[in-house]
Amino acid sequence: MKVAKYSRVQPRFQVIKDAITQAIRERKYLPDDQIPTEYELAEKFKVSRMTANRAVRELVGEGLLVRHQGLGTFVAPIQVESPLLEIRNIADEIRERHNVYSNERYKLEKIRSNKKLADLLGIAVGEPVFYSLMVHKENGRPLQFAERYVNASLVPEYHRQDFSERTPSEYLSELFPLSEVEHVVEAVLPSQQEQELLDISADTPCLLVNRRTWSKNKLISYARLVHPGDRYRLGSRSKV
Amino acid sequence: MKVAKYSRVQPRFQVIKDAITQAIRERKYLPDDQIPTEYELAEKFKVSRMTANRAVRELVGEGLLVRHQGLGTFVAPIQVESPLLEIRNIADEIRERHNVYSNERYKLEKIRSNKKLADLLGIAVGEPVFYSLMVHKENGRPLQFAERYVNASLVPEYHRQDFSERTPSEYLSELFPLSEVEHVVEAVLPSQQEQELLDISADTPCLLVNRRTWSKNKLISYARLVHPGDRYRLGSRSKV
DNA sequence: CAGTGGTCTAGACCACAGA
DNA sequence: CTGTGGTCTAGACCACTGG
Repeated sequence: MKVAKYSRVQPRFQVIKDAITQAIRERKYLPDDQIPTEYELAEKFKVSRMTANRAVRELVGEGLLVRHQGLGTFVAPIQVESPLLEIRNIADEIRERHNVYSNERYKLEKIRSNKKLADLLGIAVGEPVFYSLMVHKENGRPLQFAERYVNASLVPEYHRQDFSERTPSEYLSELFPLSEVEHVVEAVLPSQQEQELLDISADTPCLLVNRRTWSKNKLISYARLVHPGDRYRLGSRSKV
Repeated sequence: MKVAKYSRVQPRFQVIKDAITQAIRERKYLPDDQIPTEYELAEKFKVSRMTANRAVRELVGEGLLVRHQGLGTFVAPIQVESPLLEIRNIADEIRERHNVYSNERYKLEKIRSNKKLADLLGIAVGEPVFYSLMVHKENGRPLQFAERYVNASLVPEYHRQDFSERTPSEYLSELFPLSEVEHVVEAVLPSQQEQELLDISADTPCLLVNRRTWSKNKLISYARLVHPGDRYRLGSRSKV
Protein backbone atom coordinates (compact mmCIF):
# COMPACT_ATOMS: atom_id res chain seq x y z
CA MET A 1 0.00 0.00 0.00
CA LYS A 2 1.40 3.30 -1.05
CA VAL A 3 1.30 6.22 1.32
CA ALA A 4 0.59 9.54 -0.30
CA LYS A 5 3.83 11.46 -0.20
CA TYR A 6 2.50 14.92 0.59
CA SER A 7 -0.70 14.35 2.50
CA ARG A 8 0.03 14.85 6.15
CA VAL A 9 -1.77 16.11 9.16
CA GLN A 10 1.21 18.20 10.10
CA PRO A 11 3.78 19.66 7.73
CA ARG A 12 7.22 18.22 8.39
CA PHE A 13 8.77 21.54 9.26
CA GLN A 14 6.01 22.02 11.84
CA VAL A 15 6.78 18.67 13.42
CA ILE A 16 10.36 19.78 13.86
CA LYS A 17 9.32 23.15 15.25
CA ASP A 18 7.05 21.48 17.77
CA ALA A 19 9.73 19.05 18.83
CA ILE A 20 12.27 21.80 19.43
CA THR A 21 9.71 23.97 21.18
CA GLN A 22 8.72 21.17 23.47
CA ALA A 23 12.30 20.28 24.27
CA ILE A 24 12.92 23.88 25.28
CA ARG A 25 9.77 24.02 27.34
CA GLU A 26 10.76 20.83 29.11
CA ARG A 27 14.13 22.42 29.70
CA LYS A 28 15.95 19.69 27.83
CA TYR A 29 17.58 22.61 26.11
CA LEU A 30 18.41 25.52 28.37
CA PRO A 31 18.89 29.15 27.32
CA ASP A 32 22.11 29.55 25.34
CA ASP A 33 22.38 25.79 24.78
CA GLN A 34 23.31 24.79 21.29
CA ILE A 35 20.70 22.75 19.46
CA PRO A 36 21.38 20.21 16.71
CA THR A 37 22.63 21.50 13.39
CA GLU A 38 20.45 21.59 10.33
CA TYR A 39 22.16 18.50 8.98
CA GLU A 40 21.52 16.60 12.20
CA LEU A 41 17.89 17.65 12.29
CA ALA A 42 17.47 16.68 8.65
CA GLU A 43 18.85 13.25 9.36
CA LYS A 44 16.95 12.74 12.60
CA PHE A 45 13.60 13.74 11.13
CA LYS A 46 14.27 12.19 7.73
CA VAL A 47 13.79 15.43 5.83
CA SER A 48 15.88 17.51 3.50
CA ARG A 49 18.09 20.19 4.91
CA MET A 50 15.83 22.90 3.48
CA THR A 51 12.96 21.62 5.57
CA ALA A 52 15.05 21.60 8.72
CA ASN A 53 16.24 25.06 7.77
CA ARG A 54 12.72 26.38 7.53
CA ALA A 55 11.78 24.99 10.92
CA VAL A 56 14.77 26.60 12.58
CA ARG A 57 14.45 29.85 10.66
CA GLU A 58 10.85 30.28 11.75
CA LEU A 59 11.69 29.60 15.37
CA VAL A 60 14.35 32.29 15.11
CA GLY A 61 11.67 34.64 13.77
CA GLU A 62 9.53 33.77 16.77
CA GLY A 63 12.38 34.67 19.07
CA LEU A 64 12.86 31.20 20.46
CA LEU A 65 16.28 30.59 18.91
CA VAL A 66 19.23 32.64 17.78
CA ARG A 67 21.71 31.65 15.09
CA HIS A 68 25.29 32.60 14.39
CA GLN A 69 26.77 31.79 11.06
CA GLY A 70 29.73 29.51 11.41
CA LEU A 71 28.89 28.74 15.03
CA GLY A 72 25.51 27.13 15.38
CA THR A 73 21.99 27.60 16.62
CA PHE A 74 21.22 28.35 20.24
CA VAL A 75 18.25 28.67 22.54
CA ALA A 76 17.53 32.38 22.97
CA PRO A 77 18.31 33.92 26.32
CA ILE A 78 15.01 34.54 28.10
CA GLN A 79 13.25 37.60 26.97
CA VAL A 80 9.69 38.73 27.24
CA GLU A 81 8.00 41.16 24.97
CA SER A 82 4.46 41.85 23.96
CA PRO A 83 2.97 43.91 21.20
CA LEU A 84 0.93 46.80 22.42
CA LEU A 85 -2.33 47.57 20.70
CA GLU A 86 -3.19 43.97 20.20
CA ILE A 87 -5.47 43.38 23.11
CA ARG A 88 -4.62 39.74 23.04
CA ASN A 89 -4.98 38.38 26.48
CA ILE A 90 -1.99 37.41 28.50
CA ALA A 91 -2.75 33.70 28.19
CA ASP A 92 -2.39 33.71 24.41
CA GLU A 93 0.69 35.82 24.70
CA ILE A 94 2.38 33.35 26.99
CA ARG A 95 1.37 30.37 24.91
CA GLU A 96 2.71 32.03 21.79
CA ARG A 97 6.03 32.24 23.49
CA HIS A 98 5.84 28.48 23.84
CA ASN A 99 5.54 28.72 27.60
CA VAL A 100 3.09 27.34 30.11
CA TYR A 101 0.22 29.55 31.20
CA SER A 102 -1.48 29.30 34.55
CA ASN A 103 -3.33 31.64 36.84
CA GLU A 104 -4.61 32.12 40.32
CA ARG A 105 -7.79 33.87 41.35
CA TYR A 106 -7.80 35.86 44.56
CA LYS A 107 -11.05 37.74 44.38
CA LEU A 108 -14.30 37.81 42.49
CA GLU A 109 -16.99 39.93 44.04
CA LYS A 110 -19.66 42.51 43.52
CA ILE A 111 -18.94 46.00 44.78
CA ARG A 112 -20.45 49.44 44.45
CA SER A 113 -18.61 52.06 42.45
CA ASN A 114 -16.97 54.96 44.16
CA LYS A 115 -16.39 58.28 42.46
CA LYS A 116 -13.15 57.34 40.74
CA LEU A 117 -14.47 54.04 39.48
CA ALA A 118 -17.71 55.61 38.32
CA ASP A 119 -15.73 58.10 36.25
CA LEU A 120 -13.56 55.38 34.73
CA LEU A 121 -16.52 53.20 33.79
CA GLY A 122 -18.84 56.02 32.84
CA ILE A 123 -21.53 55.03 35.32
CA ALA A 124 -23.17 56.61 38.34
CA VAL A 125 -21.65 56.46 41.80
CA GLY A 126 -23.05 53.52 43.73
CA GLU A 127 -23.83 51.42 40.65
CA PRO A 128 -22.88 47.75 41.00
CA VAL A 129 -19.56 46.64 39.57
CA PHE A 130 -17.85 43.27 39.51
CA TYR A 131 -14.31 43.23 40.75
CA SER A 132 -11.86 40.43 40.05
CA LEU A 133 -8.27 40.02 41.09
CA MET A 134 -6.15 37.45 39.36
CA VAL A 135 -2.48 36.73 38.88
CA HIS A 136 -1.39 35.30 35.56
CA LYS A 137 1.73 33.16 35.47
CA GLU A 138 4.26 32.11 32.89
CA ASN A 139 5.93 28.81 33.67
CA GLY A 140 4.61 29.21 37.20
CA ARG A 141 6.16 32.62 37.65
CA PRO A 142 3.85 35.58 38.23
CA LEU A 143 3.83 37.88 35.22
CA GLN A 144 0.68 39.95 35.56
CA PHE A 145 -1.33 41.24 38.48
CA ALA A 146 -4.75 41.86 36.98
CA GLU A 147 -7.52 43.81 38.65
CA ARG A 148 -10.62 44.17 36.60
CA TYR A 149 -13.77 46.21 37.07
CA VAL A 150 -16.75 45.24 34.97
CA ASN A 151 -20.01 47.08 34.46
CA ALA A 152 -22.36 44.70 36.28
CA SER A 153 -25.49 45.84 34.51
CA LEU A 154 -23.98 44.84 31.16
CA VAL A 155 -22.38 41.57 32.27
CA PRO A 156 -24.65 40.19 35.00
CA GLU A 157 -23.13 36.72 34.92
CA TYR A 158 -19.50 37.78 35.30
CA HIS A 159 -19.17 36.68 38.90
CA ARG A 160 -20.55 33.21 38.14
CA GLN A 161 -17.68 32.36 35.84
CA ASP A 162 -14.80 30.12 36.68
CA PHE A 163 -11.82 31.85 35.19
CA SER A 164 -9.33 29.05 35.59
CA GLU A 165 -9.67 27.89 31.99
CA ARG A 166 -10.94 30.99 30.28
CA THR A 167 -9.54 34.34 31.33
CA PRO A 168 -11.84 37.27 32.05
CA SER A 169 -10.70 38.95 28.89
CA GLU A 170 -11.51 35.85 26.85
CA TYR A 171 -14.92 35.61 28.46
CA LEU A 172 -15.71 39.24 27.83
CA SER A 173 -14.50 39.26 24.26
CA GLU A 174 -16.76 36.32 23.47
CA LEU A 175 -19.75 38.08 24.92
CA PHE A 176 -18.93 41.52 23.59
CA PRO A 177 -17.11 41.89 20.31
CA LEU A 178 -14.49 44.47 20.95
CA SER A 179 -14.94 47.76 19.18
CA GLU A 180 -12.57 50.09 20.93
CA VAL A 181 -9.71 49.87 23.36
CA GLU A 182 -7.75 52.40 25.34
CA HIS A 183 -4.34 51.88 26.87
CA VAL A 184 -2.41 54.07 29.22
CA VAL A 185 1.01 52.86 30.22
CA GLU A 186 2.87 54.08 33.28
CA ALA A 187 5.87 53.14 35.35
CA VAL A 188 5.09 52.63 39.03
CA LEU A 189 6.38 50.99 42.16
CA PRO A 190 4.34 48.04 43.40
CA SER A 191 1.98 48.23 46.35
CA GLN A 192 2.40 45.88 49.28
CA GLN A 193 -0.16 43.48 47.83
CA GLU A 194 1.37 43.62 44.38
CA GLN A 195 4.80 42.86 45.78
CA GLU A 196 3.49 39.77 47.50
CA LEU A 197 1.41 38.39 44.67
CA LEU A 198 4.02 39.10 42.01
CA ASP A 199 6.83 37.93 44.26
CA ILE A 200 8.94 41.02 43.77
CA SER A 201 10.67 43.52 46.02
CA ALA A 202 9.41 46.98 46.87
CA ASP A 203 11.96 48.63 44.59
CA THR A 204 11.15 46.66 41.45
CA PRO A 205 9.73 49.13 38.97
CA CYS A 206 6.56 47.88 37.31
CA LEU A 207 4.81 48.52 34.03
CA LEU A 208 1.23 49.46 34.72
CA VAL A 209 -1.14 49.08 31.80
CA ASN A 210 -4.55 50.66 32.28
CA ARG A 211 -6.91 49.22 29.73
CA ARG A 212 -10.49 50.14 29.02
CA THR A 213 -12.55 48.26 26.48
CA TRP A 214 -15.69 49.21 24.62
CA SER A 215 -18.19 47.18 22.69
CA LYS A 216 -20.60 49.10 20.49
CA ASN A 217 -19.95 52.29 22.41
CA LYS A 218 -20.66 50.59 25.71
CA LEU A 219 -17.79 50.78 28.18
CA ILE A 220 -17.48 47.20 29.32
CA SER A 221 -14.52 47.05 31.64
CA TYR A 222 -11.51 48.71 33.11
CA ALA A 223 -8.44 46.63 33.85
CA ARG A 224 -5.40 47.55 35.86
CA LEU A 225 -2.53 45.31 34.82
CA VAL A 226 0.73 45.40 36.74
CA HIS A 227 3.83 43.66 35.39
CA PRO A 228 7.29 43.27 36.94
CA GLY A 229 9.59 45.57 35.01
CA ASP A 230 12.44 43.13 35.16
CA ARG A 231 10.63 40.48 33.17
CA TYR A 232 8.00 42.16 31.08
CA ARG A 233 8.23 44.60 28.24
CA LEU A 234 5.82 45.97 25.70
CA GLY A 235 6.97 46.01 22.14
CA SER A 236 5.70 47.00 18.77
CA ARG A 237 7.14 47.12 15.34
CA SER A 238 5.37 48.46 12.36
CA LYS A 239 5.79 49.63 8.84
CA VAL A 240 4.69 53.16 8.11
CA MET B 1 34.99 37.18 -16.15
CA LYS B 2 32.82 34.95 -14.07
CA VAL B 3 30.47 36.39 -11.53
CA ALA B 4 30.21 34.41 -8.34
CA LYS B 5 26.80 32.83 -8.31
CA TYR B 6 25.96 33.32 -4.66
CA SER B 7 27.79 36.42 -3.60
CA ARG B 8 25.31 39.25 -3.49
CA VAL B 9 24.78 42.36 -1.50
CA GLN B 10 21.12 41.50 -1.08
CA PRO B 11 19.63 38.03 -1.03
CA ARG B 12 17.24 37.54 -3.90
CA PHE B 13 14.23 36.93 -1.70
CA GLN B 14 14.98 40.24 0.03
CA VAL B 15 15.03 42.07 -3.29
CA ILE B 16 11.58 40.73 -4.00
CA LYS B 17 10.35 41.64 -0.53
CA ASP B 18 11.63 45.18 -0.93
CA ALA B 19 10.04 45.56 -4.35
CA ILE B 20 6.65 44.44 -3.11
CA THR B 21 6.91 46.51 0.04
CA GLN B 22 7.79 49.61 -1.92
CA ALA B 23 5.01 49.07 -4.42
CA ILE B 24 2.55 48.89 -1.56
CA ARG B 25 3.96 51.96 0.10
CA GLU B 26 3.73 53.85 -3.17
CA ARG B 27 0.16 52.63 -3.46
CA LYS B 28 0.78 50.86 -6.72
CA TYR B 29 -0.93 48.01 -4.96
CA LEU B 30 -3.87 49.03 -2.84
CA PRO B 31 -5.33 47.13 0.11
CA ASP B 32 -7.06 43.94 -1.06
CA ASP B 33 -5.40 44.14 -4.48
CA GLN B 34 -4.05 40.87 -5.76
CA ILE B 35 -0.32 40.77 -6.29
CA PRO B 36 1.50 38.60 -8.85
CA THR B 37 1.52 34.86 -8.28
CA GLU B 38 4.61 33.03 -7.17
CA TYR B 39 5.18 31.81 -10.69
CA GLU B 40 4.99 35.33 -12.07
CA LEU B 41 7.33 36.68 -9.43
CA ALA B 42 9.76 33.86 -10.08
CA GLU B 43 9.78 34.66 -13.77
CA LYS B 44 9.97 38.43 -13.31
CA PHE B 45 12.85 38.28 -10.86
CA LYS B 46 14.55 35.35 -12.53
CA VAL B 47 14.48 33.16 -9.45
CA SER B 48 13.07 29.78 -8.59
CA ARG B 49 9.58 29.52 -7.28
CA MET B 50 10.89 28.58 -3.82
CA THR B 51 12.66 31.91 -3.58
CA ALA B 52 9.57 33.84 -4.60
CA ASN B 53 7.65 31.74 -2.12
CA ARG B 54 9.95 32.69 0.71
CA ALA B 55 9.66 36.39 -0.08
CA VAL B 56 5.88 36.27 -0.07
CA ARG B 57 5.67 33.99 2.94
CA GLU B 58 7.77 36.35 5.02
CA LEU B 59 5.71 39.35 4.00
CA VAL B 60 2.62 37.46 5.12
CA GLY B 61 4.33 36.89 8.44
CA GLU B 62 4.95 40.61 8.69
CA GLY B 63 1.30 41.31 8.13
CA LEU B 64 1.74 43.10 4.83
CA LEU B 65 0.07 40.44 2.70
CA VAL B 66 -2.56 37.76 3.10
CA ARG B 67 -2.83 34.55 1.08
CA HIS B 68 -5.68 32.23 0.24
CA GLN B 69 -4.91 28.84 -1.14
CA GLY B 70 -6.42 28.41 -4.55
CA LEU B 71 -7.13 32.12 -4.85
CA GLY B 72 -4.01 34.19 -4.68
CA THR B 73 -2.04 36.67 -2.61
CA PHE B 74 -3.45 40.03 -1.62
CA VAL B 75 -2.36 43.23 0.06
CA ALA B 76 -3.55 43.13 3.65
CA PRO B 77 -6.79 45.10 4.16
CA ILE B 78 -5.70 47.68 6.70
CA GLN B 79 -2.34 48.42 8.14
CA VAL B 80 -2.72 48.17 11.86
CA GLU B 81 -1.44 51.40 13.18
CA SER B 82 0.50 51.13 16.35
CA PRO B 83 -0.51 53.51 19.06
CA LEU B 84 3.06 53.53 20.19
CA LEU B 85 3.91 55.19 16.94
CA GLU B 86 2.37 58.25 18.42
CA ILE B 87 5.35 58.43 20.71
CA ARG B 88 6.66 60.79 18.15
CA ASN B 89 8.68 63.86 18.52
CA ILE B 90 8.75 64.97 22.11
CA ALA B 91 8.98 68.61 21.02
CA ASP B 92 5.73 68.41 19.05
CA GLU B 93 4.09 66.58 21.89
CA ILE B 94 4.98 69.30 24.34
CA ARG B 95 3.97 72.12 22.03
CA GLU B 96 0.65 70.45 21.38
CA ARG B 97 -0.04 70.67 25.06
CA HIS B 98 0.57 74.40 24.65
CA ASN B 99 3.59 74.20 26.86
CA VAL B 100 7.09 75.53 26.34
CA TYR B 101 9.61 73.20 24.83
CA SER B 102 13.32 73.50 25.50
CA ASN B 103 16.27 71.19 25.60
CA GLU B 104 19.81 70.86 26.76
CA ARG B 105 22.59 69.03 24.98
CA TYR B 106 25.15 67.26 27.08
CA LYS B 107 27.05 65.21 24.56
CA LEU B 108 27.53 64.85 20.84
CA GLU B 109 30.44 62.70 19.85
CA LYS B 110 31.72 59.96 17.63
CA ILE B 111 32.32 56.61 19.25
CA ARG B 112 33.06 53.09 18.14
CA SER B 113 30.40 50.45 18.56
CA ASN B 114 30.81 47.74 21.12
CA LYS B 115 29.16 44.35 20.77
CA LYS B 116 25.80 45.35 22.18
CA LEU B 117 25.55 48.51 20.12
CA ALA B 118 26.66 46.70 16.99
CA ASP B 119 23.85 44.19 17.48
CA LEU B 120 21.27 46.89 18.03
CA LEU B 121 22.32 48.85 14.98
CA GLY B 122 23.03 45.86 12.81
CA ILE B 123 26.62 46.89 12.13
CA ALA B 124 30.05 45.44 12.83
CA VAL B 125 31.81 45.88 16.15
CA GLY B 126 34.13 48.87 15.97
CA GLU B 127 32.15 50.70 13.33
CA PRO B 128 31.79 54.42 14.00
CA VAL B 129 28.60 55.62 15.63
CA PHE B 130 27.44 59.05 16.67
CA TYR B 131 26.25 59.37 20.21
CA SER B 132 24.14 62.21 21.48
CA LEU B 133 22.75 62.86 24.92
CA MET B 134 20.04 65.42 25.34
CA VAL B 135 17.40 66.28 27.90
CA HIS B 136 14.07 67.59 26.65
CA LYS B 137 12.08 69.85 28.91
CA GLU B 138 8.50 70.96 29.30
CA ASN B 139 8.12 74.36 30.86
CA GLY B 140 11.72 74.05 31.97
CA ARG B 141 11.13 70.75 33.71
CA PRO B 142 13.03 67.70 32.45
CA LEU B 143 10.68 65.24 30.76
CA GLN B 144 12.90 63.05 28.63
CA PHE B 145 16.46 61.84 28.91
CA ALA B 146 17.38 60.96 25.33
CA GLU B 147 20.44 59.00 24.32
CA ARG B 148 20.74 58.34 20.64
CA TYR B 149 23.08 56.19 18.61
CA VAL B 150 23.24 56.85 14.90
CA ASN B 151 24.89 54.81 12.17
CA ALA B 152 27.71 57.18 11.25
CA SER B 153 28.28 55.74 7.81
CA LEU B 154 24.71 56.59 6.86
CA VAL B 155 24.50 60.00 8.53
CA PRO B 156 28.03 61.42 8.32
CA GLU B 157 26.96 64.97 9.17
CA TYR B 158 25.06 64.13 12.34
CA HIS B 159 27.67 65.50 14.71
CA ARG B 160 27.83 68.82 12.88
CA GLN B 161 24.22 69.65 13.65
CA ASP B 162 23.06 72.10 16.25
CA PHE B 163 20.10 70.42 17.85
CA SER B 164 18.82 73.37 19.84
CA GLU B 165 16.11 74.24 17.33
CA ARG B 166 15.62 70.96 15.53
CA THR B 167 15.68 67.77 17.52
CA PRO B 168 17.76 64.79 16.38
CA SER B 169 14.60 62.94 15.49
CA GLU B 170 13.40 65.85 13.34
CA TYR B 171 16.77 66.06 11.61
CA LEU B 172 16.86 62.33 10.89
CA SER B 173 13.30 62.12 9.66
CA GLU B 174 13.98 64.88 7.16
CA LEU B 175 17.03 63.10 5.84
CA PHE B 176 15.57 59.62 5.93
CA PRO B 177 11.87 59.14 5.36
CA LEU B 178 10.75 56.76 8.05
CA SER B 179 9.74 53.35 6.84
CA GLU B 180 9.69 51.26 9.98
CA VAL B 181 9.73 51.82 13.72
CA GLU B 182 10.28 49.48 16.62
CA HIS B 183 9.41 50.34 20.18
CA VAL B 184 10.10 48.41 23.31
CA VAL B 185 8.77 49.84 26.55
CA GLU B 186 10.08 48.88 29.96
CA ALA B 187 9.85 50.08 33.53
CA VAL B 188 13.22 50.79 35.13
CA LEU B 189 14.83 52.69 37.95
CA PRO B 190 16.97 55.64 36.89
CA SER B 191 20.77 55.54 36.85
CA GLN B 192 22.73 58.11 38.79
CA GLN B 193 23.13 60.28 35.72
CA GLU B 194 19.48 59.98 34.82
CA GLN B 195 18.46 60.98 38.34
CA GLU B 196 20.55 64.11 38.12
CA LEU B 197 19.58 65.20 34.66
CA LEU B 198 15.89 64.44 35.13
CA ASP B 199 15.91 65.88 38.65
CA ILE B 200 14.28 62.87 40.24
CA SER B 201 15.05 60.59 43.16
CA ALA B 202 16.58 57.14 42.93
CA ASP B 203 13.26 55.45 43.67
CA THR B 204 11.22 57.16 40.97
CA PRO B 205 10.22 54.48 38.49
CA CYS B 206 10.82 55.48 34.90
CA LEU B 207 9.34 54.55 31.55
CA LEU B 208 12.11 53.51 29.23
CA VAL B 209 11.26 53.59 25.55
CA ASN B 210 13.74 51.89 23.26
CA ARG B 211 13.13 53.04 19.74
CA ARG B 212 14.80 51.88 16.55
CA THR B 213 14.02 53.47 13.22
CA TRP B 214 14.51 52.20 9.68
CA SER B 215 14.48 53.95 6.36
CA LYS B 216 14.27 51.75 3.31
CA ASN B 217 15.47 48.75 5.27
CA LYS B 218 18.46 50.64 6.59
CA LEU B 219 18.64 50.76 10.34
CA ILE B 220 19.27 54.43 11.00
CA SER B 221 19.28 54.93 14.73
CA TYR B 222 18.62 53.54 18.15
CA ALA B 223 17.29 55.82 20.85
CA ARG B 224 17.01 55.20 24.55
CA LEU B 225 14.38 57.49 26.02
CA VAL B 226 13.90 57.67 29.78
CA HIS B 227 10.89 59.44 31.26
CA PRO B 228 10.01 60.06 34.91
CA GLY B 229 7.10 57.76 35.73
CA ASP B 230 5.43 60.36 37.88
CA ARG B 231 4.95 62.84 35.06
CA TYR B 232 4.91 60.86 31.84
CA ARG B 233 2.54 58.25 30.43
CA LEU B 234 2.01 56.60 27.11
CA GLY B 235 -1.53 56.52 25.90
CA SER B 236 -3.43 55.15 22.99
CA ARG B 237 -7.00 54.68 21.98
CA SER B 238 -8.07 52.93 18.86
CA LYS B 239 -11.06 51.45 17.15
CA VAL B 240 -10.78 47.85 16.15
C1' DC C 1 -10.50 21.37 -15.33
C1' DA C 2 -6.72 25.02 -14.75
C1' DG C 3 -4.64 28.02 -11.58
C1' DT C 4 -3.27 29.06 -7.18
C1' DG C 5 -0.71 28.42 -2.90
C1' DG C 6 1.63 24.69 0.49
C1' DT C 7 5.15 21.75 0.94
C1' DC C 8 9.22 19.00 0.03
C1' DT C 9 13.62 17.19 -2.05
C1' DA C 10 18.58 16.54 -3.34
C1' DG C 11 22.04 18.91 -4.29
C1' DA C 12 24.70 23.02 -4.79
C1' DC C 13 27.66 27.24 -3.78
C1' DC C 14 28.81 30.91 -0.53
C1' DA C 15 30.36 33.16 3.91
C1' DC C 16 31.81 32.97 8.44
C1' DA C 17 34.06 31.01 12.73
C1' DG C 18 37.31 28.35 14.99
C1' DA C 19 41.07 24.94 15.32
C1' DC D 1 40.83 22.98 6.96
C1' DT D 2 36.20 21.58 8.71
C1' DG D 3 31.75 22.58 10.22
C1' DT D 4 28.32 25.72 10.64
C1' DG D 5 24.51 28.58 8.83
C1' DG D 6 22.63 31.41 4.40
C1' DT D 7 20.91 31.01 0.14
C1' DC D 8 19.30 29.13 -4.19
C1' DT D 9 17.55 25.89 -7.84
C1' DA D 10 14.60 22.83 -10.76
C1' DG D 11 11.37 19.98 -10.26
C1' DA D 12 7.81 17.55 -7.85
C1' DC D 13 3.30 16.31 -5.52
C1' DC D 14 -0.67 17.88 -2.80
C1' DA D 15 -4.85 20.70 -1.60
C1' DC D 16 -7.95 24.25 -2.32
C1' DT D 17 -10.80 27.41 -5.35
C1' DG D 18 -13.43 28.69 -9.06
C1' DG D 19 -15.26 28.11 -13.56
